[in-house]
Amino acid sequence: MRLSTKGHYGLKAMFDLAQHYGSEPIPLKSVAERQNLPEYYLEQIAAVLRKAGLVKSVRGAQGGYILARAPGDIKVGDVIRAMEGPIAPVECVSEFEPAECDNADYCITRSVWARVRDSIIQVLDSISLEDMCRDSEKLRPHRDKPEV
Amino acid sequence: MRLSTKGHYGLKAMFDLAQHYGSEPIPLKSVAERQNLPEYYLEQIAAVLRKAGLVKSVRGAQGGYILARAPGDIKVGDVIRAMEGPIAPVECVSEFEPAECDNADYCITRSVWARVRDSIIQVLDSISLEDMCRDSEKLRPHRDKPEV
DNA sequence: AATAATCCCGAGTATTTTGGTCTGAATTAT
DNA sequence: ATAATTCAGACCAAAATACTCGGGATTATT
Repeated sequence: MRLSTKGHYGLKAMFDLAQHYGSEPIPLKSVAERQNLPEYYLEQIAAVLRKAGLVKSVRGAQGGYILARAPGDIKVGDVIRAMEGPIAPVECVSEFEPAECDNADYCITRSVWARVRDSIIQVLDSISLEDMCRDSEKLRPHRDKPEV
Repeated sequence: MRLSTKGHYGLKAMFDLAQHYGSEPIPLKSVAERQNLPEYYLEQIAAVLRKAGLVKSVRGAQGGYILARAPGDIKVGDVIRAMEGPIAPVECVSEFEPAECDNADYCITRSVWARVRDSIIQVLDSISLEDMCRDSEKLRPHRDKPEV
């Protein structure tokens, strides 16, 4: 019942970009440093996010990544689906393309997993990156200057 | 975000035993056949369930397994925890022994995963094997016996 | 024009996990 | 004695995981 690091790191990266939304492109290197993620690995993750249309890239010096949409328009579920595929505790209740199952109609364990899936989806799709940024502001200890 | 087959098969096996609760011990072979599970693999799964105190075994001919408690006293969450370990989408929000995290207090992604974890736990711990048996009765197509 | 900072692509890889199978021993009803 | 079981543990192939790395393409800056 574990998320892979792709989903884990992917969300951290997206959260980082959300916190910088509106400014210049953010290079992966700085994302990796702030979020404490392996830089080279993050490149792969960014590629997935870009192909999913969640971020845009700017190549060359002073380049980097920016969110493709406003933080309020990107849900945690979007990020996780991009990184991990359809949400499904077991294949036979996958959101999309549920695997065939001999006796799906009468399989009770299946209905249990469907309930788990729905409850996960409900949480993931109810939280936007903007929500996360807002919560972050509340939690962050007060300081004189914004940390860099 | 997937369950391994251990959890998946484990729940199927427990459900099967719940449906036979009160009768003689059920040999794994018949569980494997009814639930369409690999028999040898099921042996391993049964060993875990036994060590977790969820089933009791009877050795020898006419032996097999029986639930260690009434179906109403065993929650899906008990089975999944036995088979998959503590429920945790990411380690740092594990139910038990949460992994240390540098900035746990201010990590927002962490709080997202905590919410996911709680929602999963809520579902898993609200469904007992008895509930599953009851639902199964409702779903099962009518046969020669009158409905209950 | 040169340089450096970036993204981009794909290969390589070590380790772990997964999902089993199989052998053989111990136990017990028949 | 036999057959049906659980039980313990070794063994294994394939896939997934979590990366690293090399080198090319692009672009701002100098």
